[in-house]
Amino acid sequence: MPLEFHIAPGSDTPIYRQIVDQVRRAAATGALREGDQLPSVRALAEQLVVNPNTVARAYGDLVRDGVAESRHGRGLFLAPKRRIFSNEERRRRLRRAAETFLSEVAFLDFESSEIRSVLDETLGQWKRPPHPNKEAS
Amino acid sequence: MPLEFHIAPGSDTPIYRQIVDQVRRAAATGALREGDQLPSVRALAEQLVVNPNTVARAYGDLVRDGVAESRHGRGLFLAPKRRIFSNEERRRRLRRAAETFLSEVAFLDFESSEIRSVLDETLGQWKRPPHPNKEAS
Amino acid sequence: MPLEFHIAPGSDTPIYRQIVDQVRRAAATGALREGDQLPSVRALAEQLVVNPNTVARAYGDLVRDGVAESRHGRGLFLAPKRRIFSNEERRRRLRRAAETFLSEVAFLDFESSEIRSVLDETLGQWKRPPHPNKEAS
Amino acid sequence: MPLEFHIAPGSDTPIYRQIVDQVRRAAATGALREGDQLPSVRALAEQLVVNPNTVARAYGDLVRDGVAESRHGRGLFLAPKRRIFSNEERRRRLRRAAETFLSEVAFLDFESSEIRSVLDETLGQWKRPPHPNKEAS
DNA sequence: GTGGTCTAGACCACG
DNA sequence: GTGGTCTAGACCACC
Repeated sequence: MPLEFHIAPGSDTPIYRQIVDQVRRAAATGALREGDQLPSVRALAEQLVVNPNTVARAYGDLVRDGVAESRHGRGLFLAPKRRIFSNEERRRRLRRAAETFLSEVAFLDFESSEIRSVLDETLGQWKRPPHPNKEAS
Repeated sequence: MPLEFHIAPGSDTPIYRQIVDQVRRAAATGALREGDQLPSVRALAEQLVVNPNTVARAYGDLVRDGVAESRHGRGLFLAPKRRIFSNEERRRRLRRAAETFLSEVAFLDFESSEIRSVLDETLGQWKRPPHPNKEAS
Repeated sequence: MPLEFHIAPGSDTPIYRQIVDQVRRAAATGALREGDQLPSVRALAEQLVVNPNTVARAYGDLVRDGVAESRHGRGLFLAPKRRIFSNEERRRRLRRAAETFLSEVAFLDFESSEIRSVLDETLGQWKRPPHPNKEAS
Repeated sequence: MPLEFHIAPGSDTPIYRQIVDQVRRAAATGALREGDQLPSVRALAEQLVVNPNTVARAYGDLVRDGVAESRHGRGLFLAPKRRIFSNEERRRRLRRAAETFLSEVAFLDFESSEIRSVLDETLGQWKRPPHPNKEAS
């Protein structure tokens, strides 16, 4: 069981995006490594109780973005890690996302400390230790 | 020059949402204060080269969220700050926003500490003392 | 026949509001229950001989008020009952509605007791035990 | 001072309507009696800090509905009380208004007792004793 | 002048 | 198929 996918059907982020994000996150944290195989479209669709087209769409995006590559007839595999963005670009994107996040939240009138603590909570769910039986890349 | 609106037409966040966010941000930072008048629907639509209905949509959302209120025939004004939502709902929205934020950022492979520090940085720009100088109106 | 919508086109309350009210009423009386699907925008628009945008407007309001939630690509469903608004806001809205009600009725020159008794009568039709029999779904 | 007008600028009921309602209510409760003179358009507009057109519009409606009549050159006077509606019609209208009221309030999830108490509160503000120095008609 | 509602018809994202 | 967004242009109520 190389990865545990899970989707939130009630979320406002589309399902295909949730799949893409989870693969990318797994690649970033090391839970998935270069050459690891992804579940087949059919298998994943069945597991998530989701339309196969949705999974196919997500996989298509991953291939298009160079995160995964298909080896014909054998399935989809994680591509070698490429840093697509410069460090500057990464930070720029992070800052922009933080801006958007706060503009969402500002009018809810939370204390800064509350925002931080909820973020840390959520962070705890995202950041999992990389595969325990393999050293991190 | 009470407020400078600007929109990114090609963005993935809809135009009406960009308008809403800018008003909310202005209200949060104090650039816009209780009782201040917003530009008229037609004026802002012309300025942004956007359909008036799009602006009207944004304004309607602001009214529904209690950020602004319309005085009939006279225009839209920034409403007094009220707690519209229950604590439960506020936290629900905060959590949802945090998840969206992190899902956008996760694959950039930042350390948690980096994310926190950028957030704190941005937080500093948002939170400022309420009503530092009241010379308006 | 899950729900019978009907609108009065000549009424002073806008069409989209009539739709919203009927859904809310159905939710209050139990005619519509958590998880029940609402007719599609296009279907309801056709049934009511109304522009789809008008129905979409109503549905948008229902989502914003937490009465319904949209599952992308699948439709609109009645949301689990949540307390969206703060107690302050709830009372504010109740008071506003009461004032509107009485201002419509005051010039009819009823005794307070008569108004109360008619209200109680109507109240009896609205409040009923939550989920008396769950055979749906 | 035959009547104390007051308007709520932030209300969702238009100003002209608030004026109309107050005159009709005063006529219903006996605070204003047949032949009593209403303040001039200019005077009332000034008192309420309102556009004279708005007052004129309200007065026009009152005349059109037979509640007041203008004696040319002398001003506006309360017309003799006429029951425009049959008792059945009055009750029908009361019931309809109660329905609308509750459809507004239902999803706020109040106890019946709370609704009653807020209504009584509001009722207390509306129903004032008729002119103390004159016996009721 | 202001905002509010409605229609018509288009295009997109999602499943 | 679903809902979401945007444009165009109309009409209304209010001030």
